[in-house]
Amino acid sequence: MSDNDLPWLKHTKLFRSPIDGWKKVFAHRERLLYPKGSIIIKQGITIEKLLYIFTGTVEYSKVDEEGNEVLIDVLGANNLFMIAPLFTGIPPLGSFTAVEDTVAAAISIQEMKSLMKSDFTLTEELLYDLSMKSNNHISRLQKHYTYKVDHRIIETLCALADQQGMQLFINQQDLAELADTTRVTVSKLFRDLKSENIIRPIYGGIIIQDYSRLKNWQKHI
DNA sequence: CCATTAAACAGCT
DNA sequence: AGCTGTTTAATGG
Repeated sequence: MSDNDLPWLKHTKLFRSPIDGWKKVFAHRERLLYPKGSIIIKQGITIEKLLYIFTGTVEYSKVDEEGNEVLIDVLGANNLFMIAPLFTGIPPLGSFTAVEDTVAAAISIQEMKSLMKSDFTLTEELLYDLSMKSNNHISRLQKHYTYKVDHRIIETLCALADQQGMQLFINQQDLAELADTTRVTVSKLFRDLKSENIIRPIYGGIIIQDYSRLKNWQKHI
């Protein structure tokens, strides 16, 4: 697989949980390098290790019934992944792919469990992280299958704003990919939102002027 | 009617 | 020069 097979690359990474305890656990582990474009775990494979990302970016995506690739999550530095499949023994919904050169480390399920027994902070962190990720993944997939496109874009904007504040440095291309649509559609929606002074688009970013009206925005008022 | 794709174009860095 | 935002036209659900 060449680099050209992965053209979109620069997704914004959502939701970073505090996992300082785990960061220490992994600090001195053997570093594993996953080159850009490599598949870390394929859809449907049973999971045996918990992985932690030092640097790089990993995309979690699944192939749906029609053969389209659906992006579930984008994970950056200081992220754990494969938590749920490790606990349940159920293979992950999708595949994990390194979209940049990624440095990671892994520990076995046995070690994970004994660490959690001896240090409740680790249990707490993992529980929090798992909850955030599950919610995020479910809402993403649900959005993809049921929400209308304007709603998906606005929900994505609000999620970003919750995380990063009212000045977002994300271009329309990346926002469109996060919301599973195109930059043409984003541009059209922005024209309406702009005319009502709900948002102010800037080059390569968006300023949200009225969060509550954005959240409740409906077409044709 | 609505969203996507493709293409062309202008504006920005 | 490459990236970004906007518009238009064609296509298909």
